[in-house]
Amino acid sequence: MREGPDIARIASLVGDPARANMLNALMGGTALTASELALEAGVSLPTASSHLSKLMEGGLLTLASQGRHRYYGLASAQVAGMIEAIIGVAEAVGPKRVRPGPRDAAMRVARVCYDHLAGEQAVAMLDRLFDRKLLLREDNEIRLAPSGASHFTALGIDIHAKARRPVCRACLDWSVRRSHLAGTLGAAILDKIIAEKWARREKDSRAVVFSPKGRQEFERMFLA
Amino acid sequence: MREGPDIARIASLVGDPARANMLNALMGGTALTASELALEAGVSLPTASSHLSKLMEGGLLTLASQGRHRYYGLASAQVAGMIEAIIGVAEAVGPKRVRPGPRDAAMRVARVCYDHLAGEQAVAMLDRLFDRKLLLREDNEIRLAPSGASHFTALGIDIHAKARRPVCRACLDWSVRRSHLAGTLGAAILDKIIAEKWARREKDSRAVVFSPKGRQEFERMFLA
DNA sequence: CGCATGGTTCGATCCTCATCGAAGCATTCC
DNA sequence: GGAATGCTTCGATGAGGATCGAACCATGCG
Repeated sequence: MREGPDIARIASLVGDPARANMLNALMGGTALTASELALEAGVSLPTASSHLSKLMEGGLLTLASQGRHRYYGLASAQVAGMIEAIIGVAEAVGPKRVRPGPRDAAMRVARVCYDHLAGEQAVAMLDRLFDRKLLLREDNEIRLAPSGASHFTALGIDIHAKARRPVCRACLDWSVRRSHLAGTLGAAILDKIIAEKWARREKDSRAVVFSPKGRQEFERMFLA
Repeated sequence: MREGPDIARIASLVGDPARANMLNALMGGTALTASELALEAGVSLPTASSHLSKLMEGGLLTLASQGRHRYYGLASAQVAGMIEAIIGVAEAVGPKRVRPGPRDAAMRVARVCYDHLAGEQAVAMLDRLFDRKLLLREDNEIRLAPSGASHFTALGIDIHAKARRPVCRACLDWSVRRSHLAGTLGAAILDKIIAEKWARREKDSRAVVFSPKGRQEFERMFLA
């Protein structure tokens, strides 16, 4: 009964929610580590690792080891194209969009992504930082502008707090499907938001909820 | 954690072997009945029915009721395109082609498809019947030529044995991915092959195994 | 060297879902 | 109407696989 290509095998790899989330997160083109993918998928590290082995074995991912980090990325543009095609069908047949619960709504606005902020707020912030020339786009990379370095330092944000990681990195946003800011700067900004008590993390969730005053402060500093 | 389109849902629909086989069978563009799809997928009718409900609910199929027959077809070209994309990836990552067992090899050569013959033999036969102008292509349909009618009657093949079904129909071949002959004529030819003992059906399989002498007879009559 | 951190493997648990037989509908034929 | 055919629903069974905690490797840091 089996014929040529085993399409069920490939499709079932994408057919698990956790794996689908990982693949979706990788659609931005940026390779991610197992920990990051575990957080994005909302599963534990062992579970994520198991999924990643399967995706590797299925030929959907490539792996680049750098020191003790292992960066997973999509194997090819063909794989990305397949996922796009599936997304297209899912969008076409799924106008039965599930009513987003309050939790989900909060997540869409702002949530933690690994160690930095994600969601509409984060995407808007990155846009503004570009507008204000505090950050610069270079190909697919993000660089800190000279004016930006002094700016963030003046705000009390220590950019080099956690060295040995890139200062700026783009990270594709789930809900908005556009990039937000990762890297040590992204992490430092999230740290400041929490330290200043502008927002608190929702328990057992990745949602980040701003207080009215905190939101004002945040918008004044990053969205102005 | 859920965002817009539920890609895992769609992918998992394709990710079951039985459903994948059904979808693959429908890639020829011909709508098929539940029974035919059950045979193609190698599952029982209840199982097939359950799968078809799921595919319908997922929006991948359309249903056209004609009398007591229910014809299932792919919902859209977009769905077909998605399946093509998945097939492409499966072919690209799967040069680890499983060694075809003897059973599989036999299936590729000749097997039963519903009530008619499929496989390399069947595809070759249809080609020859066109060459000899016993059948005529008309758009996507197949018609019995006048010379064909008398020809088959002379061979002792009763074309009208099971009336109320089209005499000729194209059916996409799994292993060869080209059409073979279905319809009452296709069924009558298979009946003759079995009746003349040119071949026997493999137990618990769809494979059709020709005897050396039977193959000679068959080739003389249909592949000459 | 020992410690910390990023990842994987192992083992046990649990749950979803594919499967089929039997029974039930629906439609058509006689 | 009654019988036959095509298909679906129901119920019970079983297997695959997703999940996580704990233990185990590997790499880099002091």
